[in-house]
Amino acid sequence: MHDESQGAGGAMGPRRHTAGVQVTDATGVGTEPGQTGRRATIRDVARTAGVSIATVSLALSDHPDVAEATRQRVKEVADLLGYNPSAVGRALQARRTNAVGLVIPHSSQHVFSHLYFMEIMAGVSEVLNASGKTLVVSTSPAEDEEEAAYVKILRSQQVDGVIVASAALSDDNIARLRASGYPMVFIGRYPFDPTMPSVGIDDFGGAYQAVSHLLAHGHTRIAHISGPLAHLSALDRYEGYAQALLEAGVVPRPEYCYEGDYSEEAGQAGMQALLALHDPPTALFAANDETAVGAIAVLREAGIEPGAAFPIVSFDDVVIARLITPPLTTVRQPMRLLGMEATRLLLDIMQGRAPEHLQISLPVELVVRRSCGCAGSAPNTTNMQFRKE
Amino acid sequence: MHDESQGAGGAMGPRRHTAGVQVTDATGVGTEPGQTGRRATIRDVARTAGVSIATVSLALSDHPDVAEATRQRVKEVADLLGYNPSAVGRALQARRTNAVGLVIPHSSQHVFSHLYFMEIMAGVSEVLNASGKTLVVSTSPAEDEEEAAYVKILRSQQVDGVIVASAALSDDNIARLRASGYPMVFIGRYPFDPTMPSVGIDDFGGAYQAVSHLLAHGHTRIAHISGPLAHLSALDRYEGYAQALLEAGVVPRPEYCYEGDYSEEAGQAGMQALLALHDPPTALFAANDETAVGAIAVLREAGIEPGAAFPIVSFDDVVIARLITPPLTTVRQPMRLLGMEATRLLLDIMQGRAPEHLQISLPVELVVRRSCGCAGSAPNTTNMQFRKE
DNA sequence: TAATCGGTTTGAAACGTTTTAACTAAAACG
DNA sequence: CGTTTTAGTTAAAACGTTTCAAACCGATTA
Repeated sequence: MHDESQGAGGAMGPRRHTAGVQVTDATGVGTEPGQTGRRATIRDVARTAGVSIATVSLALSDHPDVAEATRQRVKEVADLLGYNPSAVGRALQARRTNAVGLVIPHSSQHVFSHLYFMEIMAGVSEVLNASGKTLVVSTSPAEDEEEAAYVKILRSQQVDGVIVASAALSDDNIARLRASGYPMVFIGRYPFDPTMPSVGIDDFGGAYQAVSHLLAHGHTRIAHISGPLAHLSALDRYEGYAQALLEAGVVPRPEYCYEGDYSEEAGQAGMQALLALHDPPTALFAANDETAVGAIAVLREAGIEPGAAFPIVSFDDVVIARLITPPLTTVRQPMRLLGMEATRLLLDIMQGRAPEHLQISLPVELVVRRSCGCAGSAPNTTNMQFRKE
Repeated sequence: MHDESQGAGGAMGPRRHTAGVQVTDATGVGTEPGQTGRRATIRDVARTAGVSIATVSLALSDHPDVAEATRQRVKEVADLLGYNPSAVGRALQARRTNAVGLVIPHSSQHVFSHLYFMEIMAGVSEVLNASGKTLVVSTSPAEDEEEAAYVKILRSQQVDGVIVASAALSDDNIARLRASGYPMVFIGRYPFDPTMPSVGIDDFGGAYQAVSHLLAHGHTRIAHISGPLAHLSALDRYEGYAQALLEAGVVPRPEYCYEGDYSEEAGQAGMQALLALHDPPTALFAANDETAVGAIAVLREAGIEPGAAFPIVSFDDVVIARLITPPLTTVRQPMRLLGMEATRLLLDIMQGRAPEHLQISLPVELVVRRSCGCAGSAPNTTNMQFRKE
């Protein structure tokens, strides 16, 4: 770690590195372009090298037809002039932009579950980078605007394909998008069209597992604060919850179900409502970690310590899950992987090679910590996880 | 009247454009384009409406010259054909893309401080959306690659300007970028070039404040786990720390300073090292919240409860700061605002109207919670913050 | 000598826009 | 009835690239 010569001491002093900008004038040339004038175009290179623009193009792409000597010269000149092919020119001629759009729902204000989307994006970005594509992020501002922002982006061909990170079922922009024949991948489950390329997780199964765990703890008065039920992930979790109860012979009570929106605030409001019941629940399945966080705060305020006294299980396993007290027992979904797989799928589709499986479902896993009342791993730690770089 | 000399077609010379297209049959066309075939272009609209492409362009942009009737007709046809101007075509002709790049350092693997950058991005995205621009995110994969990804993006003119969210001082790509004359804004402080547009915070002052708080608690053996000192934010915080000590008559001890990298792991490693000293510190200033989190875990493992028994103050105030136990006393920086201001500044610059202040510094604020040993607000809560939508 | 040939190079078309200057009717003017 | 104005429309150029098909050239072959 001390590798840096920078070493606090030396570099600490007033800034070195001089002030100037002074980018290499050595080569002569009229410079690092852009400085004042136009950028160098392929024509400039052609003129300077004394060949045609066709030759320049060919040479730079190492086409076998062009003579070695010429190739050399062209490349030198290109370097000298600081020539970089214009992505726009290319895009126009190739009729594709080499960019991929990632659509994140809702206003950027309330991108629900920041952490969730951050992980998704990291995955997307990683794969995209590896294949030299550009990432365009579009947080569609108003879900119901006549033409969602992302539809425009796509229609105007700013991207070659799009990943929709989450959307309400009711959002028929996504149906339109699909109908338009554009390459797209949906993150989540899309029930309306079985041919829709998608990568998701087993929300139902995860929820089922979570609630089963609570049942195993001996509880039957189990409440649920859900996500927005207009979103399938929320609906599936809800149904997994109900199913688990039913199979255990417990009939789900409507008053134990509170519809939230995956936010901490919803967790608070929901928990307050639940505690106000004259026959309050004794355990909670929260639709996601943020919701659980809200619920926990309210619980404490009411003098109830979450954990053995009031078990909570949630969903997602974002970073706060293991840091909060008590650490959350939660259904982990591989968010980053979700992003990566979605991107891979999209790239496949864009390249015309249709993969055999257009619908991918990634496994989830119940991570048992302490919020459910289990002893939890290493009671004294917050379940540290060292990650190797 | 609409017979419209396909004479134009004839005059067009050799290429005939042949039958090729024929999107339209008399009825006005088959549909949501793209379905199977090409997208509608401005030519299709022109042909169908019986006018020239120039007229279409003018009509669609509500140019006053074009007759009302014509405008109507053109717009109808455009609608009918589902025409959307190609962003690429536009970009080529206008010589700008209407997109802005956001550069995030390091591999997407280890985007340090996910939470920090997520907030920045949210701010950037918000302002960009409002002004109809597109956001291109570039996580430069290898900091030291010959040509960082973002330099390429810029050179190839995929974006009109760029926001560099953080970069090592040593990274001279940013100097090159600046020198190239491209519109750019640096997030953070950039000491080498006083004319560099930048928006940052007072890292030094924040750190000074934080450490002063610890001193006020009566501690003098105060350690610091820093960020990567190659980054100015980390260096400034370090210096703020040292300065506060000095002014209090405490001479900073080198063995109390551990260079980390803003990660939780660094917090762990650092704290372990510090505890191993034969004369260990009694309080900690952590360079950011994640680092504090790591330190806390190690402290607990060693049987020391962070808080009154071992005060910790950190920096940033990301979401985990108020959720962890104990809630962190930390220097809040307005991350989202940082993103917003940076974007505004960039847009100004891109539009040629140079704002009077090219360097903006946003205020920080010490948020006192419990990790420093103070009673903290409402001891029983985690300092909830309701946000209005 | 003419035709063929392989290795190189290049002109020109195409991609989809916007914009400017020029053109055309028709209307207004003298 | 000519001329000027005006309103509306359009041809053409430009933006920067890639990719064909054609052209070129010196050398070999018929």
